[in-house]
Amino acid sequence: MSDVVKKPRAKRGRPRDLGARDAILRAARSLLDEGGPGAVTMEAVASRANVGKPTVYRWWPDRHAVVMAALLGEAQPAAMASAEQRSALDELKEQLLQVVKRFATPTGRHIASMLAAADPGSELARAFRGHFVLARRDEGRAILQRGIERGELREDIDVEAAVDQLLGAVFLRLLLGLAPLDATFVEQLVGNARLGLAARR
Amino acid sequence: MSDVVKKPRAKRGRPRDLGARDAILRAARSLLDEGGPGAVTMEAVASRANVGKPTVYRWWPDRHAVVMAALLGEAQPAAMASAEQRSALDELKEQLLQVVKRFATPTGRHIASMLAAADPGSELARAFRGHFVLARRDEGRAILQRGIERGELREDIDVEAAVDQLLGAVFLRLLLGLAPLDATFVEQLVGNARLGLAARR
Amino acid sequence: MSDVVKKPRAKRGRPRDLGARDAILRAARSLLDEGGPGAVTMEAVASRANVGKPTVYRWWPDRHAVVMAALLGEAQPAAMASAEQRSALDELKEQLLQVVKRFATPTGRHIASMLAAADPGSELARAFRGHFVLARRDEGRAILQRGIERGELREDIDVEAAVDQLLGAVFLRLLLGLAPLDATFVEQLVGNARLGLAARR
Amino acid sequence: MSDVVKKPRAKRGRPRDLGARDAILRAARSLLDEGGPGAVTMEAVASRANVGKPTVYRWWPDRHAVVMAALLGEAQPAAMASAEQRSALDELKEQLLQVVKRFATPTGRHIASMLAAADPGSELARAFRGHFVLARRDEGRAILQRGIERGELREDIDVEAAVDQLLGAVFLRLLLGLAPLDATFVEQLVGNARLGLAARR
DNA sequence: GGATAATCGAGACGGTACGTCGCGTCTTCAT
DNA sequence: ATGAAGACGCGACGTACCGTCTCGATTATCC
Repeated sequence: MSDVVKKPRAKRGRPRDLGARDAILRAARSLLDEGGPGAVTMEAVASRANVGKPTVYRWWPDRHAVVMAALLGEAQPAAMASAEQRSALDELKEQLLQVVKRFATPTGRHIASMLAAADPGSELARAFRGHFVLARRDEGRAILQRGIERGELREDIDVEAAVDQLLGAVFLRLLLGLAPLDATFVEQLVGNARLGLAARR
Repeated sequence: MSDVVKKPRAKRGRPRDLGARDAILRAARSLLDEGGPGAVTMEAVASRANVGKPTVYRWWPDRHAVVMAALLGEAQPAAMASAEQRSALDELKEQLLQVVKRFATPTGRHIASMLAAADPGSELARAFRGHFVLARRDEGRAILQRGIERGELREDIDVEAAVDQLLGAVFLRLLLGLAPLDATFVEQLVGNARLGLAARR
Repeated sequence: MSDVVKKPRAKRGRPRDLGARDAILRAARSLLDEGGPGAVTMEAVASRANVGKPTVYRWWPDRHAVVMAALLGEAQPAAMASAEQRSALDELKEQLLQVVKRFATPTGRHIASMLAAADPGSELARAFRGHFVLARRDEGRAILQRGIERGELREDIDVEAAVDQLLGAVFLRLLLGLAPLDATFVEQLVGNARLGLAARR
Repeated sequence: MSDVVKKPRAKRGRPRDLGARDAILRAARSLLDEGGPGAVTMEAVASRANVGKPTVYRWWPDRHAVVMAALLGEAQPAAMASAEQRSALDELKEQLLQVVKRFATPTGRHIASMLAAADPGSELARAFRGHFVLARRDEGRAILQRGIERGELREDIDVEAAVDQLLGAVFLRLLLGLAPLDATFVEQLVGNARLGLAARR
């Protein structure tokens, strides 16, 4: 979303047209909706945005980046009702529901595709992962941390791994595309996580 | 008599050459190793396999399918030491280690890419998922089931979700490509899963 | 057997199926009519004739030859009313009319195409030329010869060239495909040829 | 003002590269010389011209058209010594010699092949015929016309047919590829044409 | 009459070229 | 200097036929 648009100097010549940037993203988004990531070709984007191909390349380095940028733009901040007086596990449930709602859509699958397809080292891929996954991980980590501090959760849980277990389950089902991805599933996840698998003596 | 017994093999014409099929897969595999899925072009495959392009298309409908088939062929059954006298959680650890070992490689990432990129409805995609993920899920489910029967694990855990939580965490890190994916991680996962997150009163 | 004098072709094995040969030619002919020489592909011919491709190659060495053979088969001997009591020039007219009638058709153009496209040295090309052009030339030469002998025509005309002038004009118009190719044209040709171009003193 | 003025040249975008066009034609020409029309494949042309295949298709619609264009480019105007004080028949001889010289070469046969093979209705085929045959016909017609006006030739000859008789004979021998195609032949043609076939009383 | 052998329909094979599509770059003219 | 337009070199796509080969199943003639 917030790209690094450096504007330190008064530029000479015609300034870049931010309207073109928007038109490109809108075009890419509509193509995404209509035909998935494969339909977002540079030529289709440029044509639909009434923009020259070099203009697209002026903003993003390649096809991949445009798709990612289009998907990034679709991200709503997810609100996070943030009633922090609730229990940590309720907050987790709330967060996972948001995630599930966000990803149980065609767009969600596209995001997963891009996550899997992107060169893991690239700048935009980093931003993409950060936006869609790491941010969620950070939220989850914060929730767990608070739970530990409030004594609701065990002190010696591995927070990183715990978050991955919850988010990972959602992404796995998203990738597989067959098992249900809904509120019930969230309940099961949190239920399992809360009590653990081991029998009590 | 019933003359419609089942005659899938009309068996006319020159039989398909399994040698060509193998050569194609070998070529695709070597290209995969050298340059990733993007390097597996039909022309490169055909040329390296000393095979005509139409022959490749006779066996698989498109580029994607060839890559999947090549990856499918690389799957070793992983042995699964199957000392079933051990505890369910030890078995889980063992299984996850196998999975981690299998996927914490370039090939592993390629598999994840294909999982994410494939049309979820296609035949080969189904086989692909079945081979690489569903099979693991079934193994995990079986382990948990045995644990429950032996009284090691709680009776009311949601087995499906539990397996997804373990495998999902691994796949998530694989997709993200940054957090470590190793034996320590497996320990953390199983540790979290065993005791649960909730504090004991 | 009593009539076994010498059987140089002691045929063993299954004899060639003349029915297949006919079916192939019929198929090639119908394809020719429907789509021109370009439509006569080996696969289409074999399929339409219910014949294996190797069977086609057993009779003709390549695609070209099949087309030629199909066209050869369409040649009717043209009857040549052969009322030889008429004047040489009338006979010429008659012959040219036959030629025009024969070639002023799609098939006629196909024949011209093959004449132009064929490797001039090949066996079948020779037969093809012989059949469609040289035979006409021989007829024309015979007519002129008779005319000379009967005193109707000048003695010192170059017979070969004269025939080529008449037939060539027809083929030229056939190739060009625009100037009319009909009885009037034949009249003009013979008229020009009869009197010559030079003015009489 | 009338805004529908006629704007065939919108003149936007990068202009077509005439250098590429030339390189393509040069490549096609060299391939023609080396291997005949069959060797002029789009891929060979593009590769030899250091040009992308789509660029070739931007200029010509298919393989056929490229071959024709290459042949068209080879046509030298033939000078036509234009000593118009000579007799019409001498001029005819001169012209036919030029034609013979032009076509009694491998390139000449290629031209004939293309003439015979081309779709007679297509734009390029029209140009091709115009260039190689109709232009010659027009020249011949002009010569005959002058001859008539000067009283050298009969007034009532059919000029069109007469020209076709001369040119047609040349093309016929070219197609047949066996009878000689040389100055002697030209002499015979003009000789026959001059005096006519009919005996003088 | 049983072996032998050439031919049959069928169709896969290694190839070559087709004509198309998309990539990312370059070049022009107009703002 | 940007912007749109669009041609460019490149390379892969998936298809169509080429002419050859390999099957199992027929049909003859020869032993």
